[in-house]
Amino acid sequence: MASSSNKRTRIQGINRGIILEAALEVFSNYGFRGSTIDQIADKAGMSKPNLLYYFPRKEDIYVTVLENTLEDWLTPFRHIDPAGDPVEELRKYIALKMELSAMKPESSRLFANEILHGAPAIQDFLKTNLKRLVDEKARVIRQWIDEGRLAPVDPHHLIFMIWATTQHYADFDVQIRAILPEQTVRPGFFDNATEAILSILLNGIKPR
Amino acid sequence: MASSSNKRTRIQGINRGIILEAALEVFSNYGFRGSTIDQIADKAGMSKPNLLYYFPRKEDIYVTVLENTLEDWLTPFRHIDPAGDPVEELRKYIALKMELSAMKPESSRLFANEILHGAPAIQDFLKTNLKRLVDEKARVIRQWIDEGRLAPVDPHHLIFMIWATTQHYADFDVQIRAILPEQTVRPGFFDNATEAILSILLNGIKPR
DNA sequence: CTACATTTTGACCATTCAGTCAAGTTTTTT
DNA sequence: AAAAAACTTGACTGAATGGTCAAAATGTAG
Repeated sequence: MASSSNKRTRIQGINRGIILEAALEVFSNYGFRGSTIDQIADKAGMSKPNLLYYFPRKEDIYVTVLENTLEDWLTPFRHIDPAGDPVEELRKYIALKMELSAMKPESSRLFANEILHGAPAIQDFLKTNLKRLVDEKARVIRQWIDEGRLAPVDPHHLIFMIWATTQHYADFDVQIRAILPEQTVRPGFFDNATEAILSILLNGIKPR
Repeated sequence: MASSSNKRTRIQGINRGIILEAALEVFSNYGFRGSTIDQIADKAGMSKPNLLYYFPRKEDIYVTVLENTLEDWLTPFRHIDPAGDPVEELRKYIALKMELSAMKPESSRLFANEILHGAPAIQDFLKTNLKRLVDEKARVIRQWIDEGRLAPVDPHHLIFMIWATTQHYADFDVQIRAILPEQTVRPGFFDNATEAILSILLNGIKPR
């Protein structure tokens, strides 16, 4: 969660947490420009000037929330283990990402919105940290392919495909609900979805 | 294109077209709230009051642009032919959608942004027209599966997966460019991407 | 309990921006 | 070529909103 109480006093720790939680909800629904400080302050149960006492500018809140969520997204990716079984590792990763889409759709939407609008706040991050990490995992996948343990597919595009598909269930949630109104409210929905895409993806990359 | 000259006079036909073209560019980059009428008027080369003479409210421009782009997206989907070869039909559809992502990324982004923010302007459309169309095509796919011409996969999730993956190349373009800076500028990039995802998807759904 | 630091807020300011209006200019019709 | 219709725009207005400030309230340390 938005724990992030890396601050001096007790009250600061608490209130920054409350603000960041409120801000995630608001920003992910309305985007940066579409959200107002008043909205966030309302949701956080404090006055606007009080909120600005903790985060002097709107952008500061936004960037902090965004940074907090980035780690969530990267962690499962980092855990792909070069020493594990390729299909099993990817199955685990895809399932974890789907779970994340189910549990934290706001984070996914916040991120999607940021990218969609040109990633003004995280360009650098994408070009350095993320690129490095992706390239590293792409090498792992390539290695697996070279060993004949996966079908020959472009590793980068495979990664994009996994991201696209799993995040779709958070980002396009409204569309999915419109098309499958009964199914989406039933309990096992996300498990079925995970099942379905695992079936296609894993069969698509098993060695042939 | 944004032809849409279903209007009385010559000048109206021309100017509405110019405005809609400018608006697509602006809205897809900055979202509804993030875009200003002045920006659109500037890009369209006319004064703000003049623009408002053609579209009395900001929302009118937005809705019109959105409706125009929706048709683009649905057309290839409608063309999936129940009488054709399943794998071939899906290959064609995927390739067409990728082409669309390459040629009209703004349309894709506009749509993605609308959905991401809860689809306020097209809820009804999603729940009626789109749902009907998707259910129809899902039945076609189910039929193919029953005939043993495709692997048994949930048709709806297969469709979502195709949408997610193909639109990802338009919507997350910035991220892809950050991760593959050299490749993306090379000529054959989109063909390679299409190749890669076709390979995974089609192998994932071929009968086994 | 007192002095000091931290937190909170009502009132306010400046800017941005959707939308109006009345007066001008151009195009079309007759 | 005159009249009518359609088009164009500079100058506004009012509401929303990011951010400031000074003073009040609360918490904390000695």
